[in-house]
Amino acid sequence: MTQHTLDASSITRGDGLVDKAYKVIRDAILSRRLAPGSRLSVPEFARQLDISRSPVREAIARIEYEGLAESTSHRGAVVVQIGLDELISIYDLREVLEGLAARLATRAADTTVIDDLEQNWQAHHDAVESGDVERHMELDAAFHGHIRDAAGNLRLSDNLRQLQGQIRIAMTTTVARRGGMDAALAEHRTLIDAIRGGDPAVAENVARDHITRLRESLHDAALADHHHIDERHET
Amino acid sequence: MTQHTLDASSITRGDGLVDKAYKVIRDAILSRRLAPGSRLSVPEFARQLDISRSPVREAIARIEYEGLAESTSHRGAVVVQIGLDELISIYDLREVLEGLAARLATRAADTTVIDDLEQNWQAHHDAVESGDVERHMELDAAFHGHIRDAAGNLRLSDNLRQLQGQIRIAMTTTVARRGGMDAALAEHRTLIDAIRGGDPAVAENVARDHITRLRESLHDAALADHHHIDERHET
DNA sequence: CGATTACATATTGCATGTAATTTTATCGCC
DNA sequence: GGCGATAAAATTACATGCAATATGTAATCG
Repeated sequence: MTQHTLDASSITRGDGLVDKAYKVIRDAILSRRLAPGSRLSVPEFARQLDISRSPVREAIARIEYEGLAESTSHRGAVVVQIGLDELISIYDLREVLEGLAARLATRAADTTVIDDLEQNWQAHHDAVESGDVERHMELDAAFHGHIRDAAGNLRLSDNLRQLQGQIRIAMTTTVARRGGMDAALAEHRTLIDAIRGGDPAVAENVARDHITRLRESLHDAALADHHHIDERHET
Repeated sequence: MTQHTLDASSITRGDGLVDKAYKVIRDAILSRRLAPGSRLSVPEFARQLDISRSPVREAIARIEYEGLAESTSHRGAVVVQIGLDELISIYDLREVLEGLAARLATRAADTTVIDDLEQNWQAHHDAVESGDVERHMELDAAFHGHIRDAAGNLRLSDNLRQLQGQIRIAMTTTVARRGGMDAALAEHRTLIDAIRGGDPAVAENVARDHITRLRESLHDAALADHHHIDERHET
């Protein structure tokens, strides 16, 4: 294999090679240049990035730990494949974590947080109106990012970020990402109002309902997808 | 330093050295032979375990990912010190995760799960009656372990296990572990009944209340501790 | 005498060597 | 042509080498 899947341009030899290898590989996975099932070869990446195998090995270990890859003894690591059932259990987790984030964010909410969310919502509104799916995804992630930052619980943030990465991988594997944009927008509106309202318990429930609905729509989409495949098979 | 803090007896040279080093070091931390603040020296551990530095380095990285140690560039890793505020935020997380575990366990609960919990409760009851704090801690952990196993969500289990490790470290750093044994026992009773009752939402709330009360008692204990110290200073 | 600098020592971070194991390629055979 | 055994190549897991950096200590200076 002579074609490079990793972008070595951002690597500067000399300091923090593990971090840099980690970012490059992670980016390759999340952008699907490394699809689920792809092998993460230590010597291959070391060649591509023009660094030694040690930092690459460490970077891959980190990726594994984040749940983006899994390895078996003496056979190396591959990008994880996340099925629908696993995706559901990820959303089970996400539901309670986003709920907690909303609750804590409501406790801590000052005007800047609310402003950030309002700004996000406006941009999100425009994106949805013009049917820009990519930007919708981006702003949706940013919305939840604001809330978890406002929550001020580092472990919570890490866990949510980790789930987000796995969700991104699963999305390609199983279900399409379009659809439900309007609903998401409306639910974000409700959540912003709840946070402004100042009752942590209410905000938590609104956030949880939001994620629950995402999970359900995911389930439906997967069923539809399945049905679609069945139909094609029947042809 | 010639005294060994790690127990190398369980290491067999030849396969899976990273896992073995990881377990030994983790055990040393959780058993407090390596107190918070202790340095985790790669060459020192390699000497003690009589293996090379590579697997030791990897094992320590894993310990870091788990939140049991933290490292700064070119200065190596030290066992984390977890203050009261951080412990509180750990319990915030734990609250919603144990709630989720109880909810999922209730969905999945068969007679064996309930039986396990009942058996645990009996043993726990005996331990509390005889004032055995160590055994109380052990059975308390086992109780929650049964529930999260029954929940059948791997990521959830990992997250809870990780928090449990950090809680163990924090307990020494900040607050005593005795106290609240009777309350814990009573609340476990309520939770078992809720799981048997079969309503997932109820079980979730009971579990969350249980953890919330633990967090609050923790807070109180810390305050009392603080007060105690102040009084001694006044003498 | 305390603070600062220079040096010695130890450790981290990365590079590379090597045996064991797995994967891939080659071959003979049906 | 397809299939199984064998050999070659590549990869993993671990060991070790080495330069850069940090820590501790002694010498120097104000």
